[in-house]
Amino acid sequence: MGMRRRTATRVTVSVDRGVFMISVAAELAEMHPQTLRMYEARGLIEPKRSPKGTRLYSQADVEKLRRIQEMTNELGLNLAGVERVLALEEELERATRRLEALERRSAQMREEMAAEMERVRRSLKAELVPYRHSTEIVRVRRADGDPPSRRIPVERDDDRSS
Amino acid sequence: MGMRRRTATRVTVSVDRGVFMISVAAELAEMHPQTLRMYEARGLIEPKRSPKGTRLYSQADVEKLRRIQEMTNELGLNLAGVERVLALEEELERATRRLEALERRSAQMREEMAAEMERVRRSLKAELVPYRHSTEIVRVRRADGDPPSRRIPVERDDDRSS
DNA sequence: TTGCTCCTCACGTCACGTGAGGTGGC
DNA sequence: TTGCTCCTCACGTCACGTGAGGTGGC
Repeated sequence: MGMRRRTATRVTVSVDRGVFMISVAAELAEMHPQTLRMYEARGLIEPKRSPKGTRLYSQADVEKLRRIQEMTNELGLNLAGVERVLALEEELERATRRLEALERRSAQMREEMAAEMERVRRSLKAELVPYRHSTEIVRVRRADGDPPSRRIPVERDDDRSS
Repeated sequence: MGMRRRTATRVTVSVDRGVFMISVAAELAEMHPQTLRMYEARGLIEPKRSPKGTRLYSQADVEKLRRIQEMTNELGLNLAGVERVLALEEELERATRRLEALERRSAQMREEMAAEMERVRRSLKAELVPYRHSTEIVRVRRADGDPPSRRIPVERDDDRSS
């Protein structure tokens, strides 16, 4: 027969690009199209518009619609509540991100500090040694040819842990 | 005349202690007493009870009632929204507190580290000087300021921008 | 034409606040 | 008794979802 085999394709689209007209977005979000128009009138969501004025919802819009759906249907919030909750969640998200970043940096700083102290301790020892009576340590250093003030590449065993 | 002069007194009470009966609490929160009973039935607030079963509202309860009042009357939230918002605000509060604490500790750590490095530098100098005749190495150091190994890693504050 | 879009208006339902009505103990 | 407490039931209002009704351009 002359039937074409259907090829499975997939289109990649930016999540913020308006691609769904209202009937499609409504179906994806499992809502009445009129409800979407109402949400827009209340400022809850702002779909793009085609040059002809047709609303165009992005994937991000659809996800937001589903979140709203969840809040109103399952938790029973009204739209004022949804608005407030969305704002608060965003704020919380930001705080959490900052917290994580700061924790990471803090841990890193601790590591660097430990390494630095170790380095200084060694260089201190190295600088003092030459004037002492000879010990094996001195001999090893001298054999290296490293002047004491140079950075000594040391393999630290403590940063392997993270 | 025999009129007693009225003495202004002030009683200090823990903010969590139940002290106001429902009519007083309602007046303080500018709400209908029945509304307070309704909020309790929905789990929004939990006043203490006297042994006889009379509700006793604390100062903290009254403040919470005013916050609820604000959310429902001024922002138009329903009670489901109020509940969710209260929970989120508490979470946000916790995150903010942790953030502040971590920032304080981080700054303190930076300071301590700088002080420590300074101490090490001094002790290094003190230990080196008695032993050394003046040598070129020492002089180079002095002219240079810090040898490369004594760089203090400084924490950057760049995530404040986001 | 059909089926979509746009819009406005109106109705049904439900949540919530509050009033009424009846009880009991200082 | 009065004035509070406790409780339940019921009604009015308002928000919200959705359907209807009419328009216009692929």
